[in-house]
Amino acid sequence: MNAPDYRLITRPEELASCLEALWTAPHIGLDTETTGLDPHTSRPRLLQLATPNSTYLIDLFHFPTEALAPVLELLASPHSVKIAHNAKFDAKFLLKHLGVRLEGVFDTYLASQLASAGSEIDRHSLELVTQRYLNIQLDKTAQLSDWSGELAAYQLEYAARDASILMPLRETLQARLEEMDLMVVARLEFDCVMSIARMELAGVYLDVDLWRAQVDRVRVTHRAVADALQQELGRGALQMTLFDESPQVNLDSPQQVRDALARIGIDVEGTSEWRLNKLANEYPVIQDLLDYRTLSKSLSSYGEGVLDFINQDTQRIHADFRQIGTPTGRITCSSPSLQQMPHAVEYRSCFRAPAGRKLIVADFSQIEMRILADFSRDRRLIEAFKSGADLHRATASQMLGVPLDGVTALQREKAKGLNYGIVYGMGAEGLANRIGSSLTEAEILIQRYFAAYPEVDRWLREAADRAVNEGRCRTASGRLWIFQLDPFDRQQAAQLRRVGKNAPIQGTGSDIFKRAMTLVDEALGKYDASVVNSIHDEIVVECEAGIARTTLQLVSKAMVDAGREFLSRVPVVVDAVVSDAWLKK
DNA sequence: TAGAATCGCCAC
DNA sequence: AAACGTGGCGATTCTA
Repeated sequence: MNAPDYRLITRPEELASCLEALWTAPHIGLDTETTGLDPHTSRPRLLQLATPNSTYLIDLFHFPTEALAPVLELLASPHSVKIAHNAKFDAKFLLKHLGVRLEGVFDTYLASQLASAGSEIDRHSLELVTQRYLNIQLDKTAQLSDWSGELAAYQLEYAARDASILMPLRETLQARLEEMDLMVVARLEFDCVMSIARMELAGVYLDVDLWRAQVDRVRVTHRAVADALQQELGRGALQMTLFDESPQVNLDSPQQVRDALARIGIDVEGTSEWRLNKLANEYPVIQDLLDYRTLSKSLSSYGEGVLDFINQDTQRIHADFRQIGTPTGRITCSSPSLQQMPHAVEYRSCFRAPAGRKLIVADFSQIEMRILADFSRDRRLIEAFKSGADLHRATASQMLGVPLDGVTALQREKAKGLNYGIVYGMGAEGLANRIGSSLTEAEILIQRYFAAYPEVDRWLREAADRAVNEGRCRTASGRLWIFQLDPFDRQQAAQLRRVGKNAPIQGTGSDIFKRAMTLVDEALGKYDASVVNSIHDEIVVECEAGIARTTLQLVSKAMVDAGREFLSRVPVVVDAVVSDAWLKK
């Protein structure tokens, strides 16, 4: 493609004329070139702003931040739409180095993901999206060039083209989103970008000494259990020659473990957890193996390795959050995955508030069950939430026809298993495994459950039917998932029915959560407080200790407001605490 | 031998 | 052999 018309801006007096053009443009293509990928250790070099007529390349190395004030005013104004591809990246550099919150985002990366409607095949780099929607091949070879020195013509042309291509790309993508009825969810996603950029930039604090101590404790236990296991498994081994050590089983190899178990007379078809769980009571060696696995997992995934993610500049962990991480719209997290830290207090307590600060840990109470109640309009389930009673107790009471205070602990546990399983499309067998009952008992429990909540039964059946008949589903915001499963294949049809029940609920949970992230971030704007982690239905905020109570109130209110935008038939409840660590005290 | 595939397990 | 949905990720095993 032809290089766009561009102007390199290096002097303050040149800014004035380009600003005039920029303020009259309703849509502005925005891109930055930086000296590296990490906003804490790298600097933004170029800010590219594209209008239909011309693209302005502002050489940031030539401007002190004060001189950029008129440009920053434009970026912070909702007056124009700022089109960016993966705006989170640019937003972090602009916030960190120029102190400006990007306003009016249209993100072509997120737009492309939404238009793919859950396809796992489509990729969404600028190069591929441009090819897919404009049939234009971009040359990205300059992307990783050195942006810290004198800029060559080819670099400037590349920088200008990346920004200017965003203009036609937005037009095409917006038309596509409108066709597909996806503009409401697109707005929800675009509004959320800044909150995630701020969260990543803030990072989360991890107490290194506490973490090391925890890892050391696990290592000692791990070693002891491994030794015991080798003893137990070794009993079946043939005696080796005098010079050989007795053969060690690789305890991390399911294959070798299975063979070793066979030698001591325990035949298993596989060594996955659910199989071993069934045998754990019968054979102590199996219980040891399960313990060993848990400890191994802890050491490998939650060991010293996590400390490598601490940024040397900030001494905090800045994980990577993917805003649309799953087809249901959930955010996912990697490097490291802060969403999968073990729930055990020993681990969670290492994520602390630094001196003089506090954490606010806030999560939606039973959000998916509330969504199910709202969608199905089930009178009794709605009533259970309105009464404010414990949901699992209320469910057991409804199922068994006993008063609330007559529900035993065991009955409550079974009702809990049902409440959690039902939104995943669980069957009788799955429930039996989960609550440790017989298949017959599980079947009866499910019957009673649906007798207690008949509209839930009906809604779930209809949702499953819709998934099979239409091959797609939508969430409350209109987020679309087109299933890639074949309804004429027995297994895939069964999976389709399960996903069809779960996806609208899980996806609406994502909608509510993202709205909450946006509102929380906006509410905290003028305080010394910032979101530092988000886990599907939970938001962790770090703030100055003196404003902890205020912050808790702001966070709770923002989350409840977000829920109420989507749910009108059930109350929305947020549980929140002020804490020194990542614990729901 | 590097990268893909698989197993297994952590979270919500 | 599967089972209850969505992921990330480490270790082992397979494969080009």
